Amino acid sequence: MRQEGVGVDLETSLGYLLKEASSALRAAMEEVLRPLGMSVTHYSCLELLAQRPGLSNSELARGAFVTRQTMNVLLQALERDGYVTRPAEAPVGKALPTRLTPRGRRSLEKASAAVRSVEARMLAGLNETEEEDAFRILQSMIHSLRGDNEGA
Amino acid sequence: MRQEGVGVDLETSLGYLLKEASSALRAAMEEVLRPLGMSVTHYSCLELLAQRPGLSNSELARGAFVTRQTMNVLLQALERDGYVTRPAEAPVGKALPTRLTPRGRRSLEKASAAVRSVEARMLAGLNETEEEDAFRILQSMIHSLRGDNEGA
DNA sequence: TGCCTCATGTCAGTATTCTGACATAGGTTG
DNA sequence: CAACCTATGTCAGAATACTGACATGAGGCA
Repeated sequence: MRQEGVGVDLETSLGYLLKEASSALRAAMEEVLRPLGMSVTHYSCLELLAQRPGLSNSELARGAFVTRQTMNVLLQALERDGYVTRPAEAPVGKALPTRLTPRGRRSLEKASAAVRSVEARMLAGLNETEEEDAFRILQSMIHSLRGDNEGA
Repeated sequence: MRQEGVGVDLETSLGYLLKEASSALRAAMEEVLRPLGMSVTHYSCLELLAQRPGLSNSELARGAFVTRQTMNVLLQALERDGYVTRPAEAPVGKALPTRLTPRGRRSLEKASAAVRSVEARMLAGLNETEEEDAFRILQSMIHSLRGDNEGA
């Protein structure tokens, strides 16, 4: 009923704001991907493969921020439906290099365009300097959170 | 096996970076909350209630970025375990104002401290100006994504 | 060479979240 | 007043992601 515009302290938390922004981005992506019958993870996998052909299941999982088990389930479905291919035998080790099929590439095209338009909308209110600031600041946050701060 | 430092284009995408940062934050939060037997959504719910007592199930859901069905499941568990209380009858409409119990408040204390330390670590590499920039930029992104851009 | 550690792919079970649906309360509008 | 419309709480089922576990291949090291 109420719109709750009070805002106590969560409104000043950058962590909360980060979660809010990420949630808004995900919702916007789902909205444009749904008509294409594609989920966000589904799209992420295809986009990763387009830009870095031959990624293994585990590498795809890390790139899409899911576990390798989750990515494995998705890859099996994508393989079954003819969007990607994996060799039956690993050329080295156990890692199976995955590649997009023409069908996968075609399917990605529309999705990629839709997602890029979402990203463009997200950045609509920012100038170049702000985009650069955002890039640098987000990278710093990631760095700090992961504990890569041993240099001095 | 490989560390994949090449980076093609995803490395320049602010959307991808936002997801990466949010994922890192969530992972860091899970890491410190796990020893306390608390999930991120669990913590979010308690923190919301501490700062805005009397929020309804639907309001909590919006604040924690989940559906009201998901929050309902969580609230029933929290109520069963004595962390929150809800009146049996709605004072007005159907909304049931939820409040923390002393036990819930006590449980939140440690979790809140842990999460605040994570947030502090996240911001360690940033100065005040950068924090303000981040705040303003993230709010702009949220605003644009939600389509609140009808003013001129 | 043998052993140890790590990363990978995969299977199975569990947990979490979501979508769909329904009934009810309150405000709005004719 | 009556007919809507919106918001809410809740139940049920489906989708999604995760944890646990196991076997295998590669590289390091004694």
